Amino acid sequence: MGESVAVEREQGVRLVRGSADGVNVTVIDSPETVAEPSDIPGAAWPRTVAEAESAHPRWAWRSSRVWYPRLLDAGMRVERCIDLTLCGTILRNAAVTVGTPLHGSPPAWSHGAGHVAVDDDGALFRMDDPEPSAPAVDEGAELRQQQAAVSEIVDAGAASRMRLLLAAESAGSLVAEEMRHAGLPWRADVHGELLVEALGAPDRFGGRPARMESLLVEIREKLAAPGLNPDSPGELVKGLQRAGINATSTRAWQLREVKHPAIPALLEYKKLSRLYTANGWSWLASWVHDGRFRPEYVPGGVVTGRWATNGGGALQLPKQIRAAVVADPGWKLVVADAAQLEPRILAGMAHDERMAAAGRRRDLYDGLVASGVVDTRAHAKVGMLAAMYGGTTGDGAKVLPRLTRAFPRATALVADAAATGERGGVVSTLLGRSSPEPSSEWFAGQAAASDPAATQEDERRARSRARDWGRFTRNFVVQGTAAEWALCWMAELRNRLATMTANSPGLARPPFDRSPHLVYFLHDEVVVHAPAELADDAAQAVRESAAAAGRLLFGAFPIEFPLTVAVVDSYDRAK
DNA sequence: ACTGTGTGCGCG
DNA sequence: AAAGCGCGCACACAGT
Repeated sequence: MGESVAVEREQGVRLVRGSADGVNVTVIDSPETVAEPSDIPGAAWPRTVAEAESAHPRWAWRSSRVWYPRLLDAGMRVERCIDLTLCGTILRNAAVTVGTPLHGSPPAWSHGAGHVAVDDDGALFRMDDPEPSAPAVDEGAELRQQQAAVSEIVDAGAASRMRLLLAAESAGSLVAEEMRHAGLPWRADVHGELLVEALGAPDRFGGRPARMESLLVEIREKLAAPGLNPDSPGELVKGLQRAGINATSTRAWQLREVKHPAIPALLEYKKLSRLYTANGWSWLASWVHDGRFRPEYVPGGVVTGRWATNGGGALQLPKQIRAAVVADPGWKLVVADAAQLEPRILAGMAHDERMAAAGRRRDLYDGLVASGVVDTRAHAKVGMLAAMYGGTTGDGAKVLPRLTRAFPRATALVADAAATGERGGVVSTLLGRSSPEPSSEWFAGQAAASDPAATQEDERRARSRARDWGRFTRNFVVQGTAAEWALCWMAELRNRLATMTANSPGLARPPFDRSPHLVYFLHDEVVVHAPAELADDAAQAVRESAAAAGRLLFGAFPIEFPLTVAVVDSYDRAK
């Protein structure tokens, strides 16, 4: 079985247009053989899709966000798609499409425009009043433009990498909707117990919970500030100063340096306050229903290609509450994360054999120590971070020269990316996602600094902003390529998981009531909800998919992507 | 009452 | 004011 994200087994495209009432499908086996479009009543469309799936088509639609939830609600999944919105964003910005009509053109659809829209639950509805300013771009025209832009990429390698990126991004759009549909198993009762244990009893009238209230009394007493509101940073700084504490901010890491009887209570209060406001009872009430947490995932929501989320803070779930993520009875969670993903990505991109070797069959940072590059694992880690983020101070910067000597190829790659950014240039990931250009204000600032009339302050500011942008582009290539690896990992994984079937159905919603499926993704980490009898197979699939993703991105280059994998009942039990 | 910005902290 | 990237969210506070 070959890599299933790859585009070689392209079986033809089915272009989907229309609305919830009437769907229009056009079969496109090749640019020359375009069948007559067929109109399908909205109610019949899931069945039509189910019948067509046996031919493994690629469904081309405006976005999976709009079209896919209805299919999932009907209990079915699709194998492959083209998310024209996500692919359009990539192609319009990509350095490899410069010179094509698509490059730099406005997006085909502005958010919410057009006659199909999506409500809060992801259901389709017909918009009564489409934005008149929005150009009515036809999906067929958009698809042709995108295909033309890809076919005009001269370099064959760059073209196939871009095809892989578009396929992986589209697969990600399916995963995002499937994860939302399935939901992350969440035990509200466990979460509630956890809250009471940490915060004390909740206040009946929406005030501070018991434990926060008693800490508040203690803080006011020890600072001799009776009416003090510690939630107000301005008020708190003044209160601290009045108590003889030299504080300019209320950040926890800064307060930790201070020796004063009020500080421990204050730090504890801030910790609890965070839990209470971000993931307390009101979070639970608004985000967890029927035993599931269902955030909206936003593939490509970050410039680098990472995902973002909308609502619920799904990518910031504190470790503190992960015990509430519990597998259904008879099911398990398979939790996997990629070890030292970004340095490994960098080694692969730069074809840095020595760095790849340092990470073979072991922790990459330990490998740097073993090969004598640095003295401790901690130094290896902060040093690599400094290389990838552009650090200039502290222990990280101190070991940078050693890393540069040991790994000239890897360090040159990020140094070049930084230099390009400082000049205002565009950098790209391995598969071809490009960084945005700096703003016109940025260019204006750079130009002003080289004007004879420029002050030293102008120059200083311009240099600082140039370096800022250089750190962004430096990190962009690594973070963005890591995001591409993660997309390929998930795309492979969802296909492998879909072939597995348990004997008896579980509580999970169809089409996932018998199959292991992704329920969470966090940049370099996935959680699979699996029938217990299939958990070990799912864990194996997770590993195989990681290896497959490595081959998709780096071919035969010998870079490994080891995972930490745990089969557990609750998320906090992993690693 | 609404909107925009700054602060602080959670995650990778 | 985190040394060094990328985010989202809640709250306080200031402006309308």
